[in-house]
Amino acid sequence: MGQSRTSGIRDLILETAGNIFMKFGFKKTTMEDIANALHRAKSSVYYYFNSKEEIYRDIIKKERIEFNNELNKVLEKENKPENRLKIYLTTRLRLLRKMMNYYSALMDKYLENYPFINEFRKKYFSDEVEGITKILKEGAKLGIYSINNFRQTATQISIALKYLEEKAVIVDKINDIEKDMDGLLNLLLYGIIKRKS
Amino acid sequence: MGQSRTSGIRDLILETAGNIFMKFGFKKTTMEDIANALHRAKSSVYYYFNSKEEIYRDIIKKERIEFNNELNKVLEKENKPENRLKIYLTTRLRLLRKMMNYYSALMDKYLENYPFINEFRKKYFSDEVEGITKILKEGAKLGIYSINNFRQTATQISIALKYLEEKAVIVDKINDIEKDMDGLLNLLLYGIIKRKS
DNA sequence: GACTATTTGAACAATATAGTCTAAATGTAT
DNA sequence: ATACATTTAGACTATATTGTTCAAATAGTC
Repeated sequence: MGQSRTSGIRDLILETAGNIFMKFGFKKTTMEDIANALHRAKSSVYYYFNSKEEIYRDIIKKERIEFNNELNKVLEKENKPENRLKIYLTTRLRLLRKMMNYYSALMDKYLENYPFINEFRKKYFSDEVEGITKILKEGAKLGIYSINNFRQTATQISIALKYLEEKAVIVDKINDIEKDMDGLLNLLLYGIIKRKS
Repeated sequence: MGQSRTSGIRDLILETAGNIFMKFGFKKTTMEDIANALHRAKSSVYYYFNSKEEIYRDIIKKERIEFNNELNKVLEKENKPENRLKIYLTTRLRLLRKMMNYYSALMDKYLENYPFINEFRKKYFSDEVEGITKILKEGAKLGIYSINNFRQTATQISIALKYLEEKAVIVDKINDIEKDMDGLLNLLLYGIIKRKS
């Protein structure tokens, strides 16, 4: 197989498939759909990828990487610590919204049964805790946040984010989650930030 | 079966299923999807409808009726003949856009194989020609349109609309169609209306 | 309770799907 | 042209999904 040299096509497949997964979710998207959208035969897709799952994995991986880049770029620009957590969370929630589209497609609670998706969610958990911890520490140094145990707080925030992500996969009413997300954002920020007393 | 008395549930099913069809198209929408959204078992849906196709038919039927009502209401209000055709076409194109969602869902060229959908499109053709003919005649009486054969022109307009509808089902790029629709609207209007000379 | 209207889970045949295989087409280098 | 590598379309199969049915369970009414 020559997947590595002519990787332009690989990327094209990922991008095309990404759009379809985004619209229909993992289950409803068929290899035929992907191939059709590429104006190619199914077997051609299999020349570059071993399975539908692999395509899906790679898309999410790519999405995460792009998200990280974006996040770092945004965070570099903004160095007022009191804004950094807010920016982190806002950006992170934007990713969540995007991911929700991949995961759910309205009612894919079927997805609970695809273990590889859950693995994904776990994998990035510790990275996330690290990132948030760092931000919290910076802020605390400047007396903005009132936190005792940084890692613990970071873990809690991360858990909250994960909880929302889980919920997004299972629950069918998107609106509820959007509300939850905004609520969480406020709660985290104004529950943590020192009140001007 | 008691479908007629408690028809509230029937309507609820139609509405719920309508949203799902709208998002996923006929083929990708499963009875399980519909049932889940209703928080009922699949077999419960069959108490009210005999098949998935029947649900789909009824939704489109309902949509057409609602469209007609809307159209009439709008046309009643507006009685300047020079605006009536424009209003008709604009409203009609809005329906088309909506219908496109039901039909297509990105790549359901599968739908070509479902003959009942084409029957539908035929059925409303003559009604449409009638409606447009009437509007054209009114306008001509007042010297706004330069038309020789009303029914023929009406038929042509109707064919153009149908053509777009067909195209919408087959073609995968929605944007192209939108452009076509706007183009058609202008062409029809300014090709027919007498130029102020 | 008796009777009717709904709802349901389980079962099943028909269909659709992921993934494989092959042979042909296309490119590419000599 | 010849030889070789990449790319593709289409047929095929084992498996999973899905539309539909039905008998039994449940809720609702008299």
